[in-house]
Amino acid sequence: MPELAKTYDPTQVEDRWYRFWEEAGLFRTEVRPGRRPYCIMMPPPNVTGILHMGHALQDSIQDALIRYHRMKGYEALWMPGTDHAGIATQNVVERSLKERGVSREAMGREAFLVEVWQWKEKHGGIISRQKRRLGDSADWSRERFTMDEGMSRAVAEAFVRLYDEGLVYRGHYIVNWCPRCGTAISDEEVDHRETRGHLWYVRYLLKEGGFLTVATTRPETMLGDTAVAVNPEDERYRHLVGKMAVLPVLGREIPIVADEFVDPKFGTGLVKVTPAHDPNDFEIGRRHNLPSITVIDSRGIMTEAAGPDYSGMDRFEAREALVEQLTQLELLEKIEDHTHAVGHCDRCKTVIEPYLSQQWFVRMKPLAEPAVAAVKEGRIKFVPPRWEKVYLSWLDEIRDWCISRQLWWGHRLPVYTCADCGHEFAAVFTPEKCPICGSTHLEQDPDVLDTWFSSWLWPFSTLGWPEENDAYRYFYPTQVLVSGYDIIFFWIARMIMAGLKFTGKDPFDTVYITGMVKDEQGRWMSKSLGNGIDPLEMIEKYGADAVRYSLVVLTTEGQDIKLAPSRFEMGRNFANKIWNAARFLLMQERPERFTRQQPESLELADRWILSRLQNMLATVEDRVGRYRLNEALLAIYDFTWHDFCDWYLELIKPRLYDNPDAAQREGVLALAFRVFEKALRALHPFMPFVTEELWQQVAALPGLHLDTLEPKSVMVQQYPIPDRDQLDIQAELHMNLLQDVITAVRNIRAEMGVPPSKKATLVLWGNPEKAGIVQGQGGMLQRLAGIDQLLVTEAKQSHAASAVVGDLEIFIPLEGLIDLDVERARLDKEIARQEGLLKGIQGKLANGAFVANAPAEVVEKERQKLADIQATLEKLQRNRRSLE
RNA sequence: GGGCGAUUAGCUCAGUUGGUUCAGAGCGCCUGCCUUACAAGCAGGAAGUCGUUGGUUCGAAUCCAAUAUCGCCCA
Repeated sequence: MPELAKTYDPTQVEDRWYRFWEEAGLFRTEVRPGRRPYCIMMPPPNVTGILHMGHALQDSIQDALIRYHRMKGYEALWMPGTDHAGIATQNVVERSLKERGVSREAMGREAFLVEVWQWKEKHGGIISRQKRRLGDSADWSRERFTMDEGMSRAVAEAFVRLYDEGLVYRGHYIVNWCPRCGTAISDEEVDHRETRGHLWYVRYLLKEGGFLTVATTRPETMLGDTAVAVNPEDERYRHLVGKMAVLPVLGREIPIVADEFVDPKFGTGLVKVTPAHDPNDFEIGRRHNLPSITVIDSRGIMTEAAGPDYSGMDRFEAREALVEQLTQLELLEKIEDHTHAVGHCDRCKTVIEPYLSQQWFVRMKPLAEPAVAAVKEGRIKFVPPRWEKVYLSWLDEIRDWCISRQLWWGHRLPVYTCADCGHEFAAVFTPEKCPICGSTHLEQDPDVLDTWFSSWLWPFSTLGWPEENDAYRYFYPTQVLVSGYDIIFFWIARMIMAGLKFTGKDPFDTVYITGMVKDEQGRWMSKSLGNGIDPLEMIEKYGADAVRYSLVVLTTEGQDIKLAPSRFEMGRNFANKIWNAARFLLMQERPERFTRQQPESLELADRWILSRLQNMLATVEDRVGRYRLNEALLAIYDFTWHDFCDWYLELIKPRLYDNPDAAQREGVLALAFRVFEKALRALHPFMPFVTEELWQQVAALPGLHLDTLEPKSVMVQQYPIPDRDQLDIQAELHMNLLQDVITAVRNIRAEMGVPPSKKATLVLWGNPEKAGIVQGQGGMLQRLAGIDQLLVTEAKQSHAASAVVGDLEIFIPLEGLIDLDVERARLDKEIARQEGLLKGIQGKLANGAFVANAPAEVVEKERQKLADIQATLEKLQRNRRSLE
């Protein structure tokens, strides 16, 4: 038996056990029809990403759920994988190419994709390796990547089904365009930020003479204006409708139209209409058959249509230059400060350009309806429930989803056009020839799909869909999805829609929404602020168990977590505490082989700790069932630290030290080990490493009946089942009494400044039954309260320190040691406290309405309380008088 | 503009269906202890008018309304 170090050192333990688990195949799952499946889909992190605190939090929660259910006998699959993250990955690879002086365009599509794959092979596994450091018990043998063959097949299948049903369509629309990324993005990928800008009031001359004034936040787009619009109800401008205005600078004649969209209260009530660069203007343009003139190109550069003065200029430079020119032309009436929401690219923060282009869209309304029903009918529940509202209101106003991206890295749209007959069709597998004319000249659409178009299939595509294999049938639908509220729209809602559309099933029954990890001041952790806390660094410093413990304990009902590195100390301290409890037990002299499991006769402390254990296990079961993992973990913590270490281990020391009764010694030690072993099992889902390290040592002790299952790892043992029959109310009551007496004695000793070496006499007075219980546990008092003599007396004590514990009074005569002034003050304080309580209750009972209206049992309880407090007060006061 | 969350001890946060001293935990603080598992520890202690105002109720940290401050989401 190796000597255990005084302090737990996780670095000596964690990698070793992780390797053991993985090599022993303990994370692996199989289709086992005899067992209930339990499946969690791990939100696939960005393949280019590295582990951050958000992952650490969500993984700690998911792993706790998975390990818990695995120990409960479920076939628990935690399905891992990574996401190809189209834009992000393409950006990263492009940047690295740039360092080599190569551009994507110069290289060409195919060569570029080879580069990306190489990059992915080289760097793509990082986050999965980092997750292993956390202790994630995911089934890595099933790990998927959204660009894998099977996943790609699923993407194509889903697309083709939607295409054939007419749920995807292509068209020219205004989309959110990121000039830096060079692609369209969806509405959800636009970050609207309040931005201080200006409202420019520009004069447009009227063809027939005079002028009108329009207000705009984006003067550079006026070069693409094809109308001026006014609200049809607006009396001020009704006479202008149908007339022509002359566009400044370019001199183009544009009509004045009436459209209800125009808000008469905005600016002058007259707006310029630029159908190619504003979604609302685009709609106005459609209603009035206006041409669309694109004056800003896909890179944010002014086009030739912007006129010779501006062509080739950056859109923001053009704005300044144009304002300057308008000023010179005396067409700029005024400039007002104006704060408005400006869309920025979620990925690169570039200002979004509404851009007219041909894109692919998914009709969302038909998909949203069943997804709304799934939640409204309670088939899918959100935890905490308030997120249901967010989910439902988004679905309620859902707009079509722009799924095409002008990128190279991603799933290419499986849409083909015949060069000969012009037939367009979608196909899952690359077609050889046109199904209409048989031509082999087929062109595949160059765009790729939004990355979320693959991740929305994740719950079933990872299991083999569209093939309905065994794994799919067994594990799908899954049980719970754990994720942050930041991707409810991006991912969660879409997964529900996809699940219902493609599999006809709810992909999971519970959505557990976690809070977000913020810095100490409640700000988002970000690279630019440099306020991130690196989980790996924290694991190095405190251990993975400590990181996991602290994150889970800090998680309360989806509230954001304000994190500081020092928070991991509590986890580290707890790991160390458990370590030392084990160390203590393992240091005791023990037989080669245990021949007994508990003492011949159980003492109060034994019955009590068994009862407390059952209580704890019942609490854990209840709290995990309600996804209150922090409460479950705190219950284990309290039991282990306070009940087991602070009280039980202290209480059994007399029976372990220098005890001539070897059989009793062995029995007590065996019981302590068995209780401790159950606590280790209970804790394992939350703190897998330290529990495994210690469990292995306890489980290796011969002769203990631990019901250990093979293979030998705590992670595959049965989770302890609460057994209410083992609750021992009497033992808990008696123990509570003893704890109160001991605490009261300790309090007296501490306040009197009695040194620990000085033993005292304890005199009990009052309820003879309780006095008997206390007297029967003299050993406890001796050890835990420094009492060497215990008397039950009829005679009241005077000149002694005293305390009232219910209907029992305790006295400590400390000749020459007690300071009467201190004791008087101590009693006065307690008397005042009790009087305060008394007053409150008397007030209540004096209130006739309370007595008349409150339930009889509540009133009775208050009366009882009153009597108890009165009795206590009398005793305190009498003892106080005896000190005069 | 609409919706949501937060506001409780010096700090970070619990507090379920209103009713047991319900006002709690961890950290920090104060006092005493290197008691043969653990100073990352042990024992004891101090500390809060539960954001504000009003209401419902016999009774409110808890329910309702208004309000303030901070934060988030949507438009």
